[in-house]
Amino acid sequence: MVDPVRPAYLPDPALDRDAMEALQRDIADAARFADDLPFDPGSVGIDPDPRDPDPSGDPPLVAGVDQAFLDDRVVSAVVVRRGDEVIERTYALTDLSIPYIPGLLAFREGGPIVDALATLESEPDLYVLDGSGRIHYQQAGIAVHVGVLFDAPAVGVAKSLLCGTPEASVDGRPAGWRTPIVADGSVDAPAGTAIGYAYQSRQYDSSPVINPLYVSPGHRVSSETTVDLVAALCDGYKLPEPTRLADAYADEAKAEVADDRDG
DNA sequence: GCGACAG
DNA sequence: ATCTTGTCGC
Repeated sequence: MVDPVRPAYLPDPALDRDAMEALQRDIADAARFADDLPFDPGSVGIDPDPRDPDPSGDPPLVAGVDQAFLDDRVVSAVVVRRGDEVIERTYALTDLSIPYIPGLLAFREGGPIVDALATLESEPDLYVLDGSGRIHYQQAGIAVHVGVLFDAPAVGVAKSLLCGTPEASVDGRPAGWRTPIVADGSVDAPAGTAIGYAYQSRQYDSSPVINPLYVSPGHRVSSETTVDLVAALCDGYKLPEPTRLADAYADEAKAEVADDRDG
């Protein structure tokens, strides 16, 4: 039901590195890093948005996407929620064709994600991907790639920083704290461009110190709204709920696949 | 040449 | 990502 709108951008793992990076530049050109959402950003969270105390209509459908690996195959899982209610879960089992290469993650995991989304019955209003979006050398991380491929709003949530520079030091910050990630020489964008945010979603009073999340736009959303969305989707844990649910479901599916392989 | 590098 | 025991704290 959910099919690529721009099949020319399907991540073909058979391309050579130069062709992959060329495709990423095209995808970055097609990406929109400005708000163009079919819903009120304040309506995704658990808590009602103070600016919109009486939201009309149903909350948007938010899809979390994550992978779990077994040998040379991957389980790509999707969990779709409306508000805090899970309305659909699905996954695909796909053969892996290339190894993980920093900067080219979408060519390893993109195909499996497309496979999983093809089995979806609902049509999510927002995709939350594991990994970078605009925080990427060609501004085309996996969240950008998937967002543009489906022409759907998407954000990337990474646990570590691929490239770019935090505007302020991220060490030991309190929960809720954020600072822009700005383009540096390694990023194909004017130096100083805000390509995402470091966001401290959770912190203890003492040790152990928790690292921030690195969030960035995928498609049809700005850096600022991306942090607001991720902040609203977090519920007491470091990772946003869509990611946690997709992660758990991927593990669950992986376990099922693993034991009907044995006995 | 050296260092850095999402999952 | 994945492989894993123990440990701290609410």
